[in-house]
Amino acid sequence: MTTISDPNISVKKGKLLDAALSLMLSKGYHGTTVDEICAEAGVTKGSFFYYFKSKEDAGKATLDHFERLQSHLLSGTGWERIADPWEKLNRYLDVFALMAKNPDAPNSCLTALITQEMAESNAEFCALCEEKLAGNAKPLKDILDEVIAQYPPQSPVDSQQLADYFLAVYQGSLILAKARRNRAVLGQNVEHFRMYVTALFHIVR
Amino acid sequence: MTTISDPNISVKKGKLLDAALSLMLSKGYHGTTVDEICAEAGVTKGSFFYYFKSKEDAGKATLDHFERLQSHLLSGTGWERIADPWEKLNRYLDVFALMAKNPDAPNSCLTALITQEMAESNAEFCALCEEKLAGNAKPLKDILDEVIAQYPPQSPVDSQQLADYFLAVYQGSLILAKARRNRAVLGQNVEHFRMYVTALFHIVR
DNA sequence: TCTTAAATACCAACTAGTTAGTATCTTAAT
DNA sequence: ATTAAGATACTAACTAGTTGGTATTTAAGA
Repeated sequence: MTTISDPNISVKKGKLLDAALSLMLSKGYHGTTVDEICAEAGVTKGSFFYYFKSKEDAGKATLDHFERLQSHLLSGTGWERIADPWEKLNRYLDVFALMAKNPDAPNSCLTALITQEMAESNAEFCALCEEKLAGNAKPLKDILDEVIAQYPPQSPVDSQQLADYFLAVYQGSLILAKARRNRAVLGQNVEHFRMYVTALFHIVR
Repeated sequence: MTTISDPNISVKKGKLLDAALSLMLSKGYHGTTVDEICAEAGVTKGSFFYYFKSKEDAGKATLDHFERLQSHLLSGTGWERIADPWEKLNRYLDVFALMAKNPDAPNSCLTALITQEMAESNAEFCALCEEKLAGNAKPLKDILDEVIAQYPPQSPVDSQQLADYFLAVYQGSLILAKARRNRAVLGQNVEHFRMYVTALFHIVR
């Protein structure tokens, strides 16, 4: 899994964030120790606490780091520059379907994992995760709004709700894929969602 | 949240399982300590290790305990006894839609949480979770097979894949609901799935 | 341009508290 | 008297976080 670091931070801090991300994606926040992160990053504990004031602080930075990785995986595939909204929507869904075959794609969503572990016991983490999940749904909502404007559906479509639905589909699929050690379900479920949207807009191909 | 204990176990073991379940649903496996479980159950540590040979052993028993709770929440709603498969399918989906309003329903899936935390680092937990998730999809697959037999769809429908799709929808929705501290999304997403299946079987209501 | 001060980046060793797990005891029922 | 069920009091290893440093880089003045 390649990770993308903010170029304005030091090499070692980048290594710590990469290590924290990889370990937390695999074992969760509580399952990952500061010592393990340091060992994986090849950095001492003193440095860890130089860059992060606490493990919690590092956890939040790791969530931001994960968000950067997500953006990187999403961009560069060119879907943003497609003019026709229906075509754009389909290229956007393709990106997710292809994650099943992309070895660089993480096998979990850190935001979801930390939500599960922390939402009830830590209000700050909960708010941060909620915000990041909302950000995950945003691009699809915008595309759907464009589709609605250009190809008005017969019965009204709630773009926000539909984007949330896709987010749930994808998050749930990641869990199934992890349990099965097989990502095929990711691609399959994206196709089910695609067929649903197609039916909603009564678009026959 | 009410929990259902196997009547063949002692009161204290039942309390330990209830406590472990409630804590792990909220904070995950690694985030829950044996001491916390004992304190919540009003039992000492000696008893904990009398009933469970290790924390891991208790974790597996808690997964079984969670499965019992799931079965209990699903049964007693009477969907099994409905003769018409399409009607049965709809009553089955109702059960899940209504979870959003059921205060007894857990706000997370322990199987999903433990999958996320353990699947990569612990093969036994991984296999157990995979099996339990497959069990979650099974009733819906069976209903879908009945629907297919009685109301043959125009294009073929893969009942297993569709049941997996619903499982993903529900699992993902649980995560969104937890982050938002609002379960409305559970009901909404079940309705989206219901509309999709309706479209697949070309059933007009 | 050379010197120096101050900030930045980093590290090894330590500490105080917590963790899962154990060894030993007590009680109550059979 | 034996055994199942439970309590008490540990311990060894591990945890996050601290301390007190040392290199390295940057910036500014003479």
